[in-house]
Amino acid sequence: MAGCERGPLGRHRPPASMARYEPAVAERKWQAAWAQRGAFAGRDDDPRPKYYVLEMFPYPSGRIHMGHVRNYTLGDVVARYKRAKGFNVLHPMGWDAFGLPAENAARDKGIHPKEWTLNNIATMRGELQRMGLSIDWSREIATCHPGYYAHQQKLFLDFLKAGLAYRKKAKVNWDPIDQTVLANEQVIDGKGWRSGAPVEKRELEQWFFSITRFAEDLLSALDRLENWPERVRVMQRNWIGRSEGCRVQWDVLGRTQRLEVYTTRPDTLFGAAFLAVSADHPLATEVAKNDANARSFIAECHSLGTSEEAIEAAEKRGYDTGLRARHPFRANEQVPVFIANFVLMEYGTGAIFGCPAHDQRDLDFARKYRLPVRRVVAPANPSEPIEIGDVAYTGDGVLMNSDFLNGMTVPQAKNEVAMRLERAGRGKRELNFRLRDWGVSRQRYWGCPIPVVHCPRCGVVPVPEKDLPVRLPEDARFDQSGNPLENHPTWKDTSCPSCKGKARRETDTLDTFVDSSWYFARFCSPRASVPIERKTVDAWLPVKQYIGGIEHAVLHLLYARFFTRGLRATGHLSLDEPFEALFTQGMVGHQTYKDEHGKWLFPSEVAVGDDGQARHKETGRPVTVGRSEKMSKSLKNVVDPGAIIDKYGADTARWFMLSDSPPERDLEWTDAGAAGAFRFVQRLWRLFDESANALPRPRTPAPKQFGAEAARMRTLTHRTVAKVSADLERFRFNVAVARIYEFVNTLLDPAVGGAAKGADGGWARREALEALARLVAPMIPHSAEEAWQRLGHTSIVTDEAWPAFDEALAREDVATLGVQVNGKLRGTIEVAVGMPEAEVRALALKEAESQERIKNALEGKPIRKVIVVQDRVVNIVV
RNA sequence: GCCCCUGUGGCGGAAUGGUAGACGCGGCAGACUCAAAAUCUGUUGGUGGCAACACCGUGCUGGUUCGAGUCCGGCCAGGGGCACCA
Repeated sequence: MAGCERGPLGRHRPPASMARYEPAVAERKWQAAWAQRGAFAGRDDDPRPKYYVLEMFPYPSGRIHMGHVRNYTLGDVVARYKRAKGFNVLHPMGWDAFGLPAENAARDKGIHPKEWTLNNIATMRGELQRMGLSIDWSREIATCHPGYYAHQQKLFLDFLKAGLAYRKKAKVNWDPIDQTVLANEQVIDGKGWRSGAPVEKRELEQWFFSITRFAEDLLSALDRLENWPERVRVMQRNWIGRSEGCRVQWDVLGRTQRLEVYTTRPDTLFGAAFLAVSADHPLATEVAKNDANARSFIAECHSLGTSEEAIEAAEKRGYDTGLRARHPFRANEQVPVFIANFVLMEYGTGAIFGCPAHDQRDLDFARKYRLPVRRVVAPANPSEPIEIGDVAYTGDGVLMNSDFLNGMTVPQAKNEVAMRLERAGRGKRELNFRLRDWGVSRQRYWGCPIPVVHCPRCGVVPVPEKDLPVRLPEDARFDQSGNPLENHPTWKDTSCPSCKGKARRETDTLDTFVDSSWYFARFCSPRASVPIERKTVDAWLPVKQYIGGIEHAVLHLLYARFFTRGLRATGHLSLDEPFEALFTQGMVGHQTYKDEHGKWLFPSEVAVGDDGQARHKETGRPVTVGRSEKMSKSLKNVVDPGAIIDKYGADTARWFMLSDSPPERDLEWTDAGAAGAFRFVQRLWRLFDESANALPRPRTPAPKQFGAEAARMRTLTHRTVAKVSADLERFRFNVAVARIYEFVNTLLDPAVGGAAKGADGGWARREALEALARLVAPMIPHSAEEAWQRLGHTSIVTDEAWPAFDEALAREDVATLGVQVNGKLRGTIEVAVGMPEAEVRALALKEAESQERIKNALEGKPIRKVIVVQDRVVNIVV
């Protein structure tokens, strides 16, 4: 953007020196300067290499919290660093703005969800802007804006056309508190992920996305996501849950229809002791018709459902139907058929065969119902007993008691059984996934309307694209239970786009995870008239670095990967994976406080006295200090970022977030640490302020010669630049911070300050300070700007290139080697870097004569061997 | 139960198989000050010793190696994920 010369720089010329750095003044000044220059615009037509860095966008809950501060600080360091390295950086921000809390606020406070959301966005945008983030605000999006959800509706229609979205009657997870449906991923320990209420099963007609169509690809592509944390990939792998198995058909005596079961252990077929079907299996329903006991058993299974009790009551129970099934390979062998409470209708065929010897659950069941236990896999370890006790054998081994399988290994036997079953028409190999299709219907108001119409004559009819968006009605009511769209007197009445007759709008809205499944693509062309503009998306995507919390390892990240595949299938983009690299930052924690009555207290209500006893600030009563936990409203252990920025400024908050803890680990917020960060910001300013006047002018040519002192300073500068650059590349921000501390400490050391005396020293010192200002710029940008200006520059440091370093200067010429005797350190010697091994050996042995510690350790014993590690260590073995 | 991660001073944490504890916080001592705050200087793993120095020390326990916080085996503890998935 133009206007560099007439920016705020010219208007606000600070005094030549200020004793104390005033964050409130400086931060406002520089934020205005950046905004005026459009310093952070990502430009579609810029020929420089593009770099898209993205942090997970926030839900506009009201205020930002420390977790946001950490997340966005990390992202900002990356964005600013890459910009300085010459990349054309895209670093946008938006709002995950649909969702239930807005409706709750409407119900509780009588404020419309839209108004509540937009107010929160305004507040939080202001808070984020106060952090001084290098965000391209011109690309801001909010998912609740019709300009966003209109395009999402178009994508939905494309998915519908491609068969990726469909409707089916299904048992769904019903959250009785939120009065809505949840996806499997959103049910945690049988409870709703948001409400925490035990989830019920209900049968409803629902919209689904066929994520399972991509199950195999979603799984195998994980291997190529090398810059994702391994644990996220493991979690997704577990969630997708691929299993290779086999369907096996059993003849049931007295029936024509065979019973089909699914197994991953076809090799253990000769160890089968029973069959078991789910309570929801058609066979169970049929048996129940004429069997009152079966009916009551099935009813019992249903009453447990998937609620909490069912999970805790892990007891395996069954009901013997009296039916007998014939073994597929042994016509005269028969096993009983049970209805069992632990068999799931949704997985495989809803029926299993039980092999007690080699499956713990089957063994428990067999012991309870006194069924035979026949071992068919011999233990791999010959000293192990053959007898099966209370523990099933699930290890490898060779088949026994198994007819034609005897002597085969487990994999061989699996193969053989599958082959014979297929040949006999009694079964076939099958690939199964734990992953289910993604249920996206929500019976809520504050979400993206699903753009279809239900017509009594034509069925489900898509809304024509020219009629998009299907807008939410503004005049919904939130004071009654159920779906406000359903309750609205007129909104759902419409005409069929196809036959023009009376029809009804779909009143379900989309799961808000749909909104966040493609926002990263919309940022590339946020105002385009199509959802995704191919040209710009192809230029920017994939996101080079994505940063967010580990809590989205399965939900959001899996959905976004699915959506990318769906968008590719519908021609919106040509991308394999949305996020090339993922970084998951740790949580921000704080100590917890309780008063005498066990009531949680805010940290701001507690003061620690000189005696180390924590007390309530007002009542003076003692307070119990608990362990550090993730900041949460319920524990009240929250620190408001706004209050911290008021007190210390944004740079202090940012510096604290980066120092001490590695970014992937949890960070504990402490007052002492924040105060320490503030002291550093002040100290840094003093360094620049006190040095500036004695320096040569900016851009003074380098002197021809450097004295020893100046040369030493230059070595330090170049080495620091090299190290900090390497640390930032590797996300080792805490180590980069430590290097900067060392650098600053040395520059403040009066002994080193003496080097600034001569012309060469002054030049070296300016070089050091200019490097320093640029090194800290990604982390504490306001202080860096202030320092840069104090050094006499009229440009802004944000526009400066990242400092280069001279390999030759960064190299040390003297190395201090440890001298070990039998691996124990006994002394040190100084050598020229790169000194040949023989010379080092000679020197070390000579020193061994004169250095008491080494001599004593040797005690005149014969030297067996001397090991020299270049520039590191010498080990004398005696 | 299965899978993954993490265990280092009073605390957060450094350390390509090569001088363990960088850097920060906290503590202690001192300077400045009428005093305090701020700032600055020194010191700070443990034990013994006036000291030089010695010994011990990265959850425990074996091993590989001239040398292990780091690699390998077995255990223990904490955290996270998955879990009637046949």
